[in-house]
Amino acid sequence: MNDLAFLRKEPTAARRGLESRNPRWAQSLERLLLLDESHRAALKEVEDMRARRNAASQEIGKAKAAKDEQKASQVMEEVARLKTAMAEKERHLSALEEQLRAAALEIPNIPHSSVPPGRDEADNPEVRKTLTPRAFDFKPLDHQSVGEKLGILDMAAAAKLSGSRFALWSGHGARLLRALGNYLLDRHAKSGYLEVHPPYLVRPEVMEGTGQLPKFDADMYKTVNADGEKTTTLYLISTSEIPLTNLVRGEILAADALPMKLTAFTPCFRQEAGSYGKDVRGVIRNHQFDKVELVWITKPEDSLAALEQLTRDAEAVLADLELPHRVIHLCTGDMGFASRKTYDIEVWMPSESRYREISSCSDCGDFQARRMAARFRRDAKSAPEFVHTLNGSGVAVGRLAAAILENFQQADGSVSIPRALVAYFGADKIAAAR
RNA sequence: GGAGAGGUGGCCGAGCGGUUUAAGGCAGCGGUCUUGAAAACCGCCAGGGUUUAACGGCCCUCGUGGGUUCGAAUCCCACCCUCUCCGCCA
Repeated sequence: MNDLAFLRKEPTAARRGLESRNPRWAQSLERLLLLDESHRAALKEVEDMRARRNAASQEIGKAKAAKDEQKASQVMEEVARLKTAMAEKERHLSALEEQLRAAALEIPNIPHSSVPPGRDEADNPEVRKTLTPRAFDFKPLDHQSVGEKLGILDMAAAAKLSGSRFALWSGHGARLLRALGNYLLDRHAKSGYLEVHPPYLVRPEVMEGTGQLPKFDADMYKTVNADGEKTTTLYLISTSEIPLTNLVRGEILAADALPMKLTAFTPCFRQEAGSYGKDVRGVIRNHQFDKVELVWITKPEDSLAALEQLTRDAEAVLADLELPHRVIHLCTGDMGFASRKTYDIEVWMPSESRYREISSCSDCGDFQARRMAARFRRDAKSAPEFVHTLNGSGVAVGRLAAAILENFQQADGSVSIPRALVAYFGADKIAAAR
């Protein structure tokens, strides 16, 4: 959620920022500001009436204490009339409040001034590139073919169980995923992240805190009661950013608790509605996948530097695993809803001869903190301020496994294991069974 | 899943229809005293909204949302959460 006071004071700057994402946001902003205006007018009216009612009620109390029944009933009559008038104004006010809130929640974060302008992914500049893609003396297969030939990845079995866009790894494939999870968690814990094992099911307001709701309800899986009885709906997390970031929901942290650096290895569940026809093969875009997430909670002045560090932490994994990759700077038109600045890390996929997203690192500024009411206090005397929140994949495990299968495949169909992973995996190659 | 108890400011804790504009204590902050510290004493100390140049004013919040009432922390209803015991279970 954006700062309403800022939108009010700097509507031009706000509009420019939102339009750089997509021109259509100008209308949403316009509507929000109009709502804000009528809301404040209605609020003033109601508050004045409440003030009069409160004062009168106190008078009644005093009159009764003084046994002045006549005065008391006189004031009571007056308040009764006031209350009738108030009821309608209050209904109007709460309707406006609801509309204002809904409108504010629908508007995305304003891009930071350092974000390159652009319309879509074609406009994302490359920041840096690391390692040269290997030259193959045979035609590299895609990861699904590599995995299926080795008997470690079975998309048909997954489809039998759950439908399309699910994966089933077995044997050395399952072991590879487990090794990667352990390796990634250890590596990030070593550089100062606190390892967390969070719930995978969360309340709706938690989804709202990080920005998945209300806008992206259709992308989420949610639990329902089988017999239709009313119960609290819980959502399956689409990323562990959600539980990790919401850990500070409603808190007022001490300044010395910042920065908080958290990591978790969890499954992620996404309906991926609207992505039909894209990446139907393999594990690149599945309804369920594993991911190691990195989250920072920082003071406002530290978040841009934290984004650089977080991105480096995620990249380091790929460098260690000897995977060619590059970092791109998402342009204004291609950024996610809650982000004010995002770097994507892309890994080289030989079968496609191109880089594919394996991590997305975002500085959300105070956008999520406002929704969550996550604050900190600089010292005992100062007023609470919103924290800044950042998140990044460190990294997506399914895609990482796919990248290893493709980049490390050998002419004989086997796959060698990156040196950094051998100790975790327990062998230096995956060969076809028997 | 069942039964019971309970949720009050950073923490503890009083209050159960109108001198509460939430007592008191602890912690924190500032000061007096002191060479310094401790102790003692004095003062300040919730958040949000709105208005104001500012000082300040007003409104809302005692788990959450409704209701009763001129007036609700206090009474009623629903929900959420915590604790204890029982059941079930990896």
